[in-house]
Amino acid sequence: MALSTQPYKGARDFYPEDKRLQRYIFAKLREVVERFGYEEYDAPVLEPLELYLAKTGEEIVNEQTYVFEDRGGRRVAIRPEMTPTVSRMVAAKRQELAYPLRWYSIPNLWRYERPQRGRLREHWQLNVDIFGVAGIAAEQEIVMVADAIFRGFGAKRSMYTIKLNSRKFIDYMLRDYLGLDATQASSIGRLIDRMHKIDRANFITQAEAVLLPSQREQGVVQRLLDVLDAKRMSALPQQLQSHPALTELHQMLELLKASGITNAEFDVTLMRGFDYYTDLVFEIFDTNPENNRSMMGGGRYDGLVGLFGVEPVPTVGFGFGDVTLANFLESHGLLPKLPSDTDLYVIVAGDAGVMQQALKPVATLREHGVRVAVDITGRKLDKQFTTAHKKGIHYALVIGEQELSEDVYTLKNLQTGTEEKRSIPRIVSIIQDYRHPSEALDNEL
RNA sequence: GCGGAAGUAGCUCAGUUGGUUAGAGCGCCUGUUUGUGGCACAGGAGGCCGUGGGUUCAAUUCCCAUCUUUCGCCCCA
Repeated sequence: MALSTQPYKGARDFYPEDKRLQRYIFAKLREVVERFGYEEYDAPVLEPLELYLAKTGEEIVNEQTYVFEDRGGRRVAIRPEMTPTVSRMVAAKRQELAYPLRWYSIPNLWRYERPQRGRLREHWQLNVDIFGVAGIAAEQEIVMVADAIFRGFGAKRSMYTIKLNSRKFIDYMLRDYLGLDATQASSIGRLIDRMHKIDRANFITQAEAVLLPSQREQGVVQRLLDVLDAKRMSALPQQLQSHPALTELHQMLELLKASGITNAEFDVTLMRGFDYYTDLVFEIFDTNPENNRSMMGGGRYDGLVGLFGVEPVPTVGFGFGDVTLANFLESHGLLPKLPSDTDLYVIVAGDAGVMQQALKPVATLREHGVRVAVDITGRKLDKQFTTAHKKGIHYALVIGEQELSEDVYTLKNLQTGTEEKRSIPRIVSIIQDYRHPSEALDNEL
């Protein structure tokens, strides 16, 4: 039986054109976060399993993490997320780092689950974190970075919504205001998380199932609904409005607005899982009704670094998966046509001897940084041109006996079809202008 | 892990009420004066009808299993 050509379930092959897109997206991500002073780090794709047991529930580790035993009998996980790893790294050098840390990474992550659209087993996720700032200036900056990423890809603010909530506030609301115990609060939290997927009657039924008879008699469900129905903070019950976490959220929204971020809003139903977040949580949603899903999210998690036995470090961060980002960009028409990374395709008009001579001017081009591929097949010119075009290369350079003797070469722009004879130094500058048109303009200013 | 849908050419899909040589568009290859791609014209290659089993004189077609894809549930780092 023949070997399958399919990649492993839920994993992806990156053919050059796919990789080209990924490189474009990653380059843009790096450019934007580095504009805010974030520095890139990286870490092993393998971690001891305990790293994930300490923080999250057993269930997640058992069911959704790739785990194996190494030859020394150690239980090893393929990292399903980056946050525990980066927390470990910070804890390891807790006392020698220059706070605040602004760190980012684009790790390859794996989770063992059934693949769906926008959710594969393998993905890449931009992680951006700021360590060592306890005040909301950190939250403000992190949300601004997330917003700047969308802006950097050319998204308009009408294309996405930034939703904010506070875990402190939610905990207070569930535990103190509604009087739920820890287990009930957790169940209701998960129910709130999916309340937009189910109808109201269903929500009520499921909420009541969590409660004790005495709680149902006290109208806890109705009081919960009154909270969840609030579209604005001012619509919340009076007792909740005075909570400090809500005041902070209000300040956050004002700060963001002052920074030009007009598409941020409070959403009391935003839960963002039930793991390590300690205060503000946020998610960014696609406003396109056909893809109305959360694309990325984050928040404050002040407790993780402290799990490693050092003084805790206040932290705010977010993760942004490449698949959801690419889906967003595609559905909004924000993906540019990406030309080949190769600048020039050399078309050899002549025999093997001509090709050998052509390598000399080609070497000069390469020394000047021009990326040149030479057609070494000896095929007819039309085949060589077809190949250049199919590869998406912007320029073709014809080299034959005529060109070699004159030391000027036929440069053809494959987009426009125009063709002109140029010297090697001239070709170098044409390619440089083509590759960095904005820099050429900047230099004139 | 649970439920629904789908797998036919490289891609998007027709089709066979079970019957001999399975089709289209696009793509690919060759050619239309051997120094010029996209367009046009002509020709051509390419399918164990996802895989394995069952029923049948006969299966791409019906049944079962399995793999893969996809939608939803669960979960969401």
